[in-house]
Amino acid sequence: MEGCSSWEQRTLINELTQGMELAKQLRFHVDSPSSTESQKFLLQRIMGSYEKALMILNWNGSVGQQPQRQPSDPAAGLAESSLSGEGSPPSHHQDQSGVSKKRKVTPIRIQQVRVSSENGTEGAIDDGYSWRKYGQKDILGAKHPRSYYRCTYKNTQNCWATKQVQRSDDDCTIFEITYKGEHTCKQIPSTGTGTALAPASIEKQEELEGSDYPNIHLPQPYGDMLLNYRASLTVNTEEIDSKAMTSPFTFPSTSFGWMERETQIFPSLVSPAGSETNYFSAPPSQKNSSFGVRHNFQHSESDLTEMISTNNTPTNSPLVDLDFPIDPADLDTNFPFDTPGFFT
DNA sequence: AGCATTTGACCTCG
DNA sequence: CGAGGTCAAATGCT
Repeated sequence: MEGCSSWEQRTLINELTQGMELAKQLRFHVDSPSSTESQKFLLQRIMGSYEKALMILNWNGSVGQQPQRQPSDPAAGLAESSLSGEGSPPSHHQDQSGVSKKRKVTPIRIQQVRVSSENGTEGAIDDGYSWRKYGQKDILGAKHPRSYYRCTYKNTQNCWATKQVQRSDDDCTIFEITYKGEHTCKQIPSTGTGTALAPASIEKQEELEGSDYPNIHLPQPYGDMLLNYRASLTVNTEEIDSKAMTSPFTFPSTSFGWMERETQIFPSLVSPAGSETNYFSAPPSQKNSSFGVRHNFQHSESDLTEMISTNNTPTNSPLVDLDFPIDPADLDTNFPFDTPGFFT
């Protein structure tokens, strides 16, 4: 694997070098009256470079081998799940062949979702997948029970993603969601297929359970996200603060296999205070201006590990900008950071 | 009838 | 042995 590590090192150096070069260019642009577009572009690339470099560092520091698994490989999915996919029965008994051949690296991500609704706190939070509750447990020292969910398509599509939802003790409007495993299911929008940006295609189920929240079938959370940002809802992923700081705009587009889906975790909120109807009522024109929600989608170490592993297709192109997915157009479309009032 | 949730029992791990 | 996690029968809902 020394090949790998040398590759990492080269990539790391390339990232940092490029970041420096780009910074120089940016400095030049700052001095001269150039277009803000190019400045933004440079800025994005710089951030991308450093972001990637940091990921590499993190990777080396914490992980020995990466799970380079294809989610599409059913066998792999099964193996993973049985190893510890959901911490179930066969969790002990790892291969006694000295080294565990398939170190299961279940991506675990903790998210804090704040649901601020005037009235209740009971609402529906959706992350784009459909979940089925399979258990609830009172947790020692916690006021509220913890709910256990698994992917609805566990059986039909061998999707072993699970999540745990626990309401915060202090703030009842905050839910801590722990995601385990990655979705191998394909929850394709059967309705309209319209990339979800059409609010009309988004229909949430308005049943508001007494317990935590039901989960909506929302295959394309992006539209959801856009609409929900105005719903005064805060998503806050825990861990890796340092990484978070360096990456306010995490991986906007492709290139990170499962990340593609995992980053789309934009919980939705249905305000129970009779506001279900206006839940999706945000006029399209307001979407951009109501991005008042922090967008720090951070990822745990294991996540980063996975990210890198999936990204680890050494294109051998040290020029990062080719495979690093910061596309200004993309950013422009999805994250209007240049909107003056964005950080308000 | 089919599917989702509830809930007590069971299992595993520290 | 206790806490956390999962199973599965019972129950509810559409």
